[in-house]
Amino acid sequence: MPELPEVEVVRRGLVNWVRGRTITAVDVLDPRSIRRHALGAEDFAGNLEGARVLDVVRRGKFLWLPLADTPAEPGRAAPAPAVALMAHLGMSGQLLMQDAAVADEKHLKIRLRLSPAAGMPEQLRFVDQRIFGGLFLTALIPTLDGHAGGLAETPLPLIAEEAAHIARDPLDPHFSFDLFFQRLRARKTGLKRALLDQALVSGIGNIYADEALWLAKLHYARPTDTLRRSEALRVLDAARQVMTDALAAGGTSFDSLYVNVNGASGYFERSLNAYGRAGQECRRCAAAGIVSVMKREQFMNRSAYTCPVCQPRPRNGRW
DNA sequence: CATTCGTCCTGATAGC
DNA sequence: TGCTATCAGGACGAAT
Repeated sequence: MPELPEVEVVRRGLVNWVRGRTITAVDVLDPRSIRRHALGAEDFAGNLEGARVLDVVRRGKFLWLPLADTPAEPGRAAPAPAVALMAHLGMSGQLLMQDAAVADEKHLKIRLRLSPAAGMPEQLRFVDQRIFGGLFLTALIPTLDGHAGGLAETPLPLIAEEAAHIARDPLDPHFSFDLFFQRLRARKTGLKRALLDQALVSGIGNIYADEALWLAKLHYARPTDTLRRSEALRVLDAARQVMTDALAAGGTSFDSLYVNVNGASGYFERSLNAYGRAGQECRRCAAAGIVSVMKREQFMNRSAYTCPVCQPRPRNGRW
């Protein structure tokens, strides 16, 4: 279940292996993994073969590789990239660097062969058990505000068209809290729904939403149009905190040959304070000498974990 | 227009 | 043992 920190771990790992290399061949082993590429597998492969990878860029949970269709020419400025290979990991997607000798993974969906590079694996593989993720090609278009479209080694004021509709994420230096708060207040919905809405703030999934709400001592159903500025700032800072902590913990294996979403990064269950802790004590309450048991509720066809004491459900006219 | 809901998927696990 | 039911959830298009 990769959320922003896991995708960023992949980005940082991947960029060292693929930047500057040319895609020499593409195998689409399961067309369902490119279903967002409307023109089909032949078009997908045909456009990728011969393209050079310029960078790896991320906004929220979207990751893309800007491409150049010409070889690098010494002494000449590279033209601005116009197309990118987009990746979304969905629920179970992985991007793995592998040597050709390594047997295909059980759920290998797409294989990219790369131009040889000393000491580097030849293949970039997309492995995805549940097929919620996928790869596809997308145009790169200018950002509205002229700032970088996402986090990159060489930031450009371009955004993958298919990611242009999502908001900046809380770790983006150009994220605007004022804009976020203004749009949050204008909504007629609950706080967790809003946090999960990638068009309002990107990168937050079910796990970090619960963690951020717990840290901020706010209930998931709190009506967004009643939030004070200080409360909105609290939950946003909490989201930054939990994601930064996860990133720091997941960043220890960047030098591994194996860029593995679920293995090399992933969640650190011992550090989770809310998600998956139904029936266990609330750590914050316990530290204060209060007995409180974390509970799980059905929410949006998934789960919401809260402490009934320090995250009380809002009641009409009183919060 | 804004918001919410149903759908896509597979494998681990629980229950009979 | 072997079957079926349930659950997990990101993002998008349909429905409200």
